[in-house]
Amino acid sequence: MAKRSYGQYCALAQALDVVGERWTILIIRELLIRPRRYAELLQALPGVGTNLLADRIRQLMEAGVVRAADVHDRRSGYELTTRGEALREPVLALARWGLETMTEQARSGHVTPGWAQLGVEALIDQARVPDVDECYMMNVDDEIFTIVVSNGHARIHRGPVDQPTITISTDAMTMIDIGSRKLDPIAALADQRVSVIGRADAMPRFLHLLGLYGPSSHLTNARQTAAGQAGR
Amino acid sequence: MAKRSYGQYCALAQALDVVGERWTILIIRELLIRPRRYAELLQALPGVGTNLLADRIRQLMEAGVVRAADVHDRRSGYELTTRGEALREPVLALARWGLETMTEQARSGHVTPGWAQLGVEALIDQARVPDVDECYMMNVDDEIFTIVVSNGHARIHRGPVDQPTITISTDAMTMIDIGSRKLDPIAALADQRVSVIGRADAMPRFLHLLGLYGPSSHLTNARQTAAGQAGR
DNA sequence: CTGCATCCGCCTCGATACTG
DNA sequence: CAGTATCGAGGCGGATGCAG
Repeated sequence: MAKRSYGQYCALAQALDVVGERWTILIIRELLIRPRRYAELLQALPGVGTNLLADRIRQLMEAGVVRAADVHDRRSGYELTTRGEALREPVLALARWGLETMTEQARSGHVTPGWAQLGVEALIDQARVPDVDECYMMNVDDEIFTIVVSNGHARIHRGPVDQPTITISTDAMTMIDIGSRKLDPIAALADQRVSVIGRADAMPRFLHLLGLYGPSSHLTNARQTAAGQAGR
Repeated sequence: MAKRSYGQYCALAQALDVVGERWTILIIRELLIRPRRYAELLQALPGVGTNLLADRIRQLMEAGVVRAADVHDRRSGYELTTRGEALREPVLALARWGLETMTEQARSGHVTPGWAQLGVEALIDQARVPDVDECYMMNVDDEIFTIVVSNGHARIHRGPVDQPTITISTDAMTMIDIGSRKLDPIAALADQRVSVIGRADAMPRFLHLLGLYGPSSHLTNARQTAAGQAGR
């Protein structure tokens, strides 16, 4: 029962003593997407084993990374603490690295819309934010999240907005195919694997924000072309 | 022998399939510091087990993260590939998170100068780079590395420079104490745990670069106070 | 029915011994 | 020096049981 430790006075080893064991970071991934109940975590993590999940949650709570919280009505659930939320950057950085590792055979694995959302979030490049205020609503397998661009900064949040500049609908696997550069977004549109509603000129800006389109940054400087419109 | 996999079509899970097993990220940490020979890795990772180390190295080579290389004279050794070097950001992000987790009792663990170097690198904040070109040479337990500030950008590299603005000498544990904010750098100077040679006015700029000093950013704007000096 | 705890087979881990 | 071979202990994964 004594927790295994690397026994090193090193920031990285200390971090791994907390989140380095099997399944732990994937539990945190799920809670980075949204708070969850125990059964939801079990479902999102096929193969985890009920005892192991309970153990991990307990360790994360003791480490101050996760706390109990009300999810849905008044059932028991879990959410990240401030300290756990601080893992978003490290986790997104790892996911960004992993996007380049996605093998073709991995496509036979499990997929959820939340993972596509996290992949999009990992791709957002604050150095490529367009000079217009607008927002891109995404409907991935009927789970909705939105990227809001305002004042030169891009943010992502769950749920819809009233007046999205464009609404992009697709499925999780397609979105991950695109994010991992195995599928060209324009080809995906042509194949009807992705549909877009709204101002068509926002699409290249959206793709450029994710680093998926445009060798140069000339699209981001088209400040005048689409100014003063809906956006939230 | 079949590698265990999470079986998820998710960038994070894919990354963890490659670097998520026990010891793997710590091996990468060592290679991020510098190329190593097999025996050096064994020594830097107490408790790893020779077979496991060989297994992990083999897996990392198959994944294209590590390759064999000449280290020192003409002995066999290992270094990161370009793909492995791309793990620097995720690993530093995790270390940055871990710096806040360092417990007092962790100080009984093993320490090496390389880990202190990585801690310093994790703390470097490109938004706090001073407006002067200078460089800070660090001597940690007789291992030397240097932070070079030029053109508004800070870089770190192993080894000395000819004309450091300041030279900071200390031991690894003290440096990690400071980086994890358990020890005030000024107090460490007073206690002789750290010694500084060179232009004393560079010290607050150095500490501010690491986010260890100064509540505001007024030090970074002191462009005139220390312009046009050595610093290579 | 959800949220776990218990039990069990297996595989990974970690230590030691051994070989090219 | 750079690993391979071996083996006990324990973490992991799956099935089942039970309490709120």
